Amino acid sequence: MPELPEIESTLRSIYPYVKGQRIREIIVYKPKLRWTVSKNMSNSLSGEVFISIERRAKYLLFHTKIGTLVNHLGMSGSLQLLSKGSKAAKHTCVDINLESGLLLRYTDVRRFGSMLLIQNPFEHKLLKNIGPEPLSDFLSGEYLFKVSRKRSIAIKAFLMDSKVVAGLGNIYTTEALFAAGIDPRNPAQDIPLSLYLKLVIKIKGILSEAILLGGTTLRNFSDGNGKPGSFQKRILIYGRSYKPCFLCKSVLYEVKINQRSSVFCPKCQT
DNA sequence: ACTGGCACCTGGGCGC
DNA sequence: TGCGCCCAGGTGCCAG
Repeated sequence: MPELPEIESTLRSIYPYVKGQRIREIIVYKPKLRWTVSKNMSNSLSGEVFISIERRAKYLLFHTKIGTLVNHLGMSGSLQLLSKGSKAAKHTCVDINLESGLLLRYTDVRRFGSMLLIQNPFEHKLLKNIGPEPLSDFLSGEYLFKVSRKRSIAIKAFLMDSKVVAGLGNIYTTEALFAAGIDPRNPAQDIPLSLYLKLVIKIKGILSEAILLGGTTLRNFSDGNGKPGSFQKRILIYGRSYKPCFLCKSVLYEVKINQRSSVFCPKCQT
């Protein structure tokens, strides 16, 4: 489900209710997630305070004095703020009861996400090799040009590689490549600096707008308050295979790039 | 060092 | 209605 804008929207919606809150109790309903939730995570964290929360790539980091609760929402996860005592549902994975009486619930149908207690998250293998945040100044056209030299993989796969840039998934890479007029199959090394400069402007613009709109809700994403995103109204080509391009009316093509469906306009993207 | 392919898991939608 | 198939917003790991 979620890419960077969805995670960011989740963070912003839960932040005021979770920061500074003491954990009363953590209940793990489904420990078998992408990474098995350790049995003593709930005991270790009971009584601790969430000092701060931040996002890195698609991870949410809940910092406490004794370590960081690292959460990834996988393909189908979401966090919800509920009131104490809300009954667990079929796909409830973890409930975090807060001293305020609110409950932070992690739900994940496909269980591709997880929750881990990690001491030094930025040194952990999951996070230490992640590339620059796309909305920071560390992502620039010059940077992408430089790291794409001698990279023969398709530009789309290159952008979705978290070691290159953080947080870009199938929807937003598809949209950004369309906006920049780049064929997603082109080898990353063949793209000139001028196009990388344009691409980065599009990536930042699309992600920023998506965050303002609360992310994209295709099936069931919602933020911590249960509010769906609305960026799906702005999507120009993702999921529109074989429909007419909004710009030139050509039929949009679909190809698989690294097993991910990739839609593009054969006329607008070269 | 890079690359593509597979794995994990459930559910929705389609054709027959 | 039901079955079997394919698809889905991610990403770590593996062999070549």
